[in-house]
Amino acid sequence: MLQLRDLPTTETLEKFASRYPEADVTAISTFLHLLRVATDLSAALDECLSRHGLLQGRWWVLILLMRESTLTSTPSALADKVGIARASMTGLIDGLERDGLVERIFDANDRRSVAVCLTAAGQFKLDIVMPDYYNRLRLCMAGLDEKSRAQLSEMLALIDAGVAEFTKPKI
Amino acid sequence: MLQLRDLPTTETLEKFASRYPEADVTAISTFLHLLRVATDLSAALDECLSRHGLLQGRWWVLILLMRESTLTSTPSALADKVGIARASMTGLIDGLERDGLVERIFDANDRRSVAVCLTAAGQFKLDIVMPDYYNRLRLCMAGLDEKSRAQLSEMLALIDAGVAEFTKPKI
DNA sequence: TTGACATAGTTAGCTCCCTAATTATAATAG
DNA sequence: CTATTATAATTAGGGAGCTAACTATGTCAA
Repeated sequence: MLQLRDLPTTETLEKFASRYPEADVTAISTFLHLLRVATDLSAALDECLSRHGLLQGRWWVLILLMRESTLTSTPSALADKVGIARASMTGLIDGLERDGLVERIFDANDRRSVAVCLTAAGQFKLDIVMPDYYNRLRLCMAGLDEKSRAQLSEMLALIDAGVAEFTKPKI
Repeated sequence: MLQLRDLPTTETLEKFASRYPEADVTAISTFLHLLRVATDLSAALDECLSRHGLLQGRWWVLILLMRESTLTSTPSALADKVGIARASMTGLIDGLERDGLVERIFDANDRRSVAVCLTAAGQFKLDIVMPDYYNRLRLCMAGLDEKSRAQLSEMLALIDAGVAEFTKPKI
């Protein structure tokens, strides 16, 4: 997402602000900081998962299946929840099925539909990956107490509400 | 980065926490919230840039060049600053040069080296894009006052410091 | 009942990023 | 000097995601 390593210094920001009076310096620096930290977190997560032979997309699929009481879902529902195109989900499921972590089960009632089911091997994989992930995440977030976490979440919600402004057709 | 649309409910998180005692529920939900908001922001930024025929990678290159007093840099330095591989930078510069926004200038002293220079058209492009970007960003962040922004940045710094824990070889 | 439309999944071809290898040039050690 | 090593940029090939098009099946209204 934001790979930019070289965040602007205060001087740089002010130089830009003097050319572009629309600039809100603290808005920009907070925004970039947020994107940067999130990118670092995402990269760290990728690294953690790759030690277990997984990638984020495939891992989310396993987790979403485990959330279901039947351990089962459909490619379209999974694609919507993971937030990728249905076409991309086909590839993820292919890979997971090849590794024996999920199974495709064809629906007899609606023959267009396919059920994707977490296998025992898939559950076993999660039982190894999740504790590692949770341990690392706990340590990573140890710097923030409960109150800070709640505050952070509130601020994130405010920003997320503002994202609509970013996407408005025209200003 | 994190495309997951379907964040876990409290019940789901607790269900997972009961299977995996390592889980720190507020750490997880704050972490996912952060990734989610950042992803939304990044997507909004992409959409804003794409209205101007740009993408993040190409846009960052233009900005980095504008930061330089000479409006000039090298592919390697740009790659490091943008945070992508040098090979990928070649492609970005190809595209920008094709559109006339930057120029490659071959170095007479060190004939391995190439200078990348922002053209007048490139500066003109930025003069159109940046005000739009800054306006949108200002509105997007309007929900947070200066004090909140400073607090947010502090918390982000704490999390970023914790990222090292996420990446530790073994736990 | 049949013709138009909707839905589920897949395939094909694109983009952007990556790593590894290649080419050309410069710097340095013997 | 010359051979090795280092550096700069590029090319080649791969992965993961996208959109658009396609196949097969289901639904519904004239």
